[in-house]
Amino acid sequence: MRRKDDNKLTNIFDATLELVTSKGLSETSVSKIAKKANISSSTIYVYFESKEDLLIKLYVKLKKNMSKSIFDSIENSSEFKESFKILLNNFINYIIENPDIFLFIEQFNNSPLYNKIPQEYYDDLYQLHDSFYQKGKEQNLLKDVSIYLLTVYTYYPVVQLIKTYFSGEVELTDSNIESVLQMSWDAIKV
Amino acid sequence: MRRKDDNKLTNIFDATLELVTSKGLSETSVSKIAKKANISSSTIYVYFESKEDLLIKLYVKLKKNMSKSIFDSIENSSEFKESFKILLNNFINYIIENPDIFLFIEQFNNSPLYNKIPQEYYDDLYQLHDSFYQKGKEQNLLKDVSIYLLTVYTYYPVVQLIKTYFSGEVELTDSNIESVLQMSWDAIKV
Amino acid sequence: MRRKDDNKLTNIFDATLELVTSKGLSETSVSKIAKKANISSSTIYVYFESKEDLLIKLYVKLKKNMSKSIFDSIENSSEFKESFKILLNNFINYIIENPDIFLFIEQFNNSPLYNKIPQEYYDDLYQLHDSFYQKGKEQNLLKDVSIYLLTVYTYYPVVQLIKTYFSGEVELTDSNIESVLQMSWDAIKV
Amino acid sequence: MRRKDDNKLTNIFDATLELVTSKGLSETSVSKIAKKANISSSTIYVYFESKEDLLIKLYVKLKKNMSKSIFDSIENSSEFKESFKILLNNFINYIIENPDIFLFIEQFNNSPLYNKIPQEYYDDLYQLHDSFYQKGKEQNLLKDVSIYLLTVYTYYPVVQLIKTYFSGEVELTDSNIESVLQMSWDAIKV
DNA sequence: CATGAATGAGGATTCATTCAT
DNA sequence: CATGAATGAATCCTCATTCAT
Repeated sequence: MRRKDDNKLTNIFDATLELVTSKGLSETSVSKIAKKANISSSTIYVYFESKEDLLIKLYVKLKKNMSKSIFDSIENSSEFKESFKILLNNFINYIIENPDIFLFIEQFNNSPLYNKIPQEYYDDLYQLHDSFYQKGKEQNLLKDVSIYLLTVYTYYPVVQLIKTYFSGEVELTDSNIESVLQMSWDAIKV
Repeated sequence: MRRKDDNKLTNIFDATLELVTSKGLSETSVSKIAKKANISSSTIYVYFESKEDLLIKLYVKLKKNMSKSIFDSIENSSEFKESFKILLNNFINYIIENPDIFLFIEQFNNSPLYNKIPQEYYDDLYQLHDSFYQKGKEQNLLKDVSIYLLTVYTYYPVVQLIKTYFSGEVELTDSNIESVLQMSWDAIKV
Repeated sequence: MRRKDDNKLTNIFDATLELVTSKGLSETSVSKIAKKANISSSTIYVYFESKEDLLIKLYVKLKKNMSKSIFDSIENSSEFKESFKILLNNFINYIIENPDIFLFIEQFNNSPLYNKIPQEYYDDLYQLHDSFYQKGKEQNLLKDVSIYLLTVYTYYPVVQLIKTYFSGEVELTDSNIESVLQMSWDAIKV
Repeated sequence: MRRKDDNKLTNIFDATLELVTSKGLSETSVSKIAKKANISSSTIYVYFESKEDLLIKLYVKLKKNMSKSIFDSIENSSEFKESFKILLNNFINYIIENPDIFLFIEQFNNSPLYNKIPQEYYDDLYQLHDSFYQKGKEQNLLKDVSIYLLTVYTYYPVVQLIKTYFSGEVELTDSNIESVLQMSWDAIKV
């Protein structure tokens, strides 16, 4: 791959992330992305089939990176409960340190785009999570419900809390975080 | 003067609800609403100051109705845990029986409009919930966390589950629902 | 005439004058006038055939009043040159004391409306001026040019000066005014 | 990329000029301009930032051309009074030969747009005039008033006369013109 | 690979006016 | 006399995308 092209792609992604975060998904147009990336809007169509394609690819890339980063320090040998709390803590920290990425993902999740992600990307998105919870179930530590339900109680309350935190309506104290970790665990544990 | 057509307002609300549900909030334009309601788009501005005003008023109306309906059968005398499960069950049933309303509210919650709701509507939106959880806290049945956090663990996982159910990716069995009621209670109870 | 109706008409005129002055002629809509006058916009059509009709009638009324006021203190017996300077001075003072009226008239003069004034109003607008200059010509004090040309050199430079003064780009000192009186007189005198 | 069609810009300017002249500034919409220029209205936004931008650029271009043309034959060596009369005569001739340009400029001057001209254009608009009158003042031929006042008495009466001529209410004879030249000179000379 | 030019479709909103009461 | 309701036409402008170079 040539260096120059690499930069252009990166610029497009960066500009998109910045715009969606600052102006919102619906205010992010191709021409605004192009202007921020210092390229012609038609150049975007050299790299992506459509605006939708661009947004989906950015989403998948960001979520994949996030998953890898969060699961990175989880060791197979540790106790599951411990791992769970570390995982959720990693998630919280990642979000707080990368608010742009979080806000982009959230906007995407709640847009019609979410249902247009091609199946081929599913593994990238869910595999790490699935196998983690599978392990917990095999050890009979988790309620006998679908993995999906377990992830729902793990992530969504946290996501909501932090969204509210970002909008300034709630504080995010250590005690808050500790509560959340406990509440999520209480929800899913046997 | 011409007599006001009571149906017209209803038609506008209905058309809006239908469009947001089927096409999405960002694809819902004033002219599409007007066309579906069989009126001129300028007529909408007789009833509402702006598109934003229309959407907010519809949201508040729907959410108020939903709250009333959900809390209707909750009796003060019952045991709190029992009331909680009935409440959550009512919520689930209401959503399932009124998918349009649910989908509209969800889209609205996750749009920039949510932060533009005038304060004067806050009571309509939050009062019933707040006083319910307050009662549970006074009986020392709930974790010592903010009411906000309690509602987050009550509603958001359910909301997420049902959204996934509507998108066809998950089934919604009685056992599923029973699990959810239990998980939410486990999350918030002392 | 009923008192109440009188007020309504006055309110419409006042609101129109205020709006044209503050927002400009093109930003003055019937509905804005109605709102400012605290009436329904359809009520305006009880008093006037159209927006155009309203504006023209207001214009004629204002200009007639101005003419009367300016010529009021001119005495037939005085020397013409003296009368001329008093007249021009009256004009300047009237404008400065009634900037709204002046700005309205100027906007009207420079709009397509000006050419739509029905002939029947011409007398109201020009008669006093015409007969004044006629007198000067009869005394052989003025250049042998059309009365129209005389009025042009009398009023328009003054109008321009004061418009620029209102826009803040120029000061309006006594010496300035004295210069203008002299320059206008030099232009038209034999 | 497609090659830029030089004619397109010209077409837009021509269409705008024609419309403002025939229908008036306030009746000149972007879509009408586009239709007359045989392009899509969105194409106009390829060449100009906004309607305002288009009108200002056209105005500056026309006025610059006019200034150049009028001052073209003025020689530094001639007597000032002679130059002045030639200049004013050139102005009159230019206007009569280019009524569209004159009417456009007049409408623009009397619209809110006039106050929105960016400072960077000021030199293009005023420099030639300013330095001309400066010369006259240095020779002590002109009244001791601001240059602004001198230009007011030079141009505005002429402008007014010709506007009335165009509207058909007055004739424009050689003797008329000769009178105007004299009256303007009498107004500004010492 | 890269891009400036070009566009039809559509966006929210305001307009002057008419209508029925 | 007075008016609230209703509207079709029009406003400026942005959109995602395509085209020819």
